[in-house]
Amino acid sequence: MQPWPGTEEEALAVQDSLRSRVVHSAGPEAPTTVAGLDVAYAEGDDRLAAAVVVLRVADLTVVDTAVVRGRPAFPYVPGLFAFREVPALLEALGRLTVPPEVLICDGHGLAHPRRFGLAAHLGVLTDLPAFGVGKTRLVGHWDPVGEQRGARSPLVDAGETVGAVLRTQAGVKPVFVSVGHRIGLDRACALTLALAPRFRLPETTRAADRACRDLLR
DNA sequence: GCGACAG
DNA sequence: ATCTTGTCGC
Repeated sequence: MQPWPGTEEEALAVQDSLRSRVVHSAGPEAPTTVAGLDVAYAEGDDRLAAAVVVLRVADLTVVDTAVVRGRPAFPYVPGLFAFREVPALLEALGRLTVPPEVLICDGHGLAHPRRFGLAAHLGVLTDLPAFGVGKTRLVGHWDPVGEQRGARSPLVDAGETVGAVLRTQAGVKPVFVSVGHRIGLDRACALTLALAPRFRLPETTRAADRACRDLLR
C-alpha cells in the first residue's frame, strides 16, 4: 500500500479502479471467527490507534487482538473515509495470529456514494468476506423500522438497495448494515444480530473500540 | 442559496 | 472522531 492517493481526485480514481473487484456472494454459512475493526483518534495531536479483534462466534470470546499506532493517511472527507484508516487497519490485520473468516467494519460497504465504502475497500484488499455496521447513514433512505429486535428496513439509494437499517435491540436506534465483499446482506444482518445479544453495536465493534482506545492512553 | 455529509 | 453534564437504571 505504498502508492497512496494524495488528492481527492486520485482517491476517486482508486475507488473506481478497485470497485470492479468487489465480489457478490452469499458468504460463509457459519463462520467460526469474525473480526471487529476500529480506529480511535488522539485529542491534541494527529495520532491514532487501529485495532482488530478476533472473536469466536460461538461464545463471543476474544481469541486474538492486534493494535497499532499510526497517523491518518488522508484527511476526513465523506465518501473517501477509507483512505484515512485503511493503512493502519491493514497493518493491524497483518499482526493477527488467528485468521478471521469475516471482517466487520465500523462504517459502510456498498451504502456509499460510489458503492465502495470502507468495508468494500478492506474486503477487496484482503479478499476476505467483509461488511460494515455503521451508526449513522451516509447515503440512502428507509421506511420506519419495526420496534422489536431483528426488525429491518431496506436502505435504498438511487433506486437500489444498498443495505439494511437493522434494529439490534428493542427501543434502541437501529444500525446500518451494508455488504462489502463476498457476503450477502441476509448473512451480514444475521451475524450482526448474533454478535449483538445485549447492546446496540456488535461485540466485535465494541471490543475493537476498547482495544484501540486503551492503546491511545 | 441552503442542507447533507461513514469516522 | 472528540468535546461535554446530568441523569436514569442495574
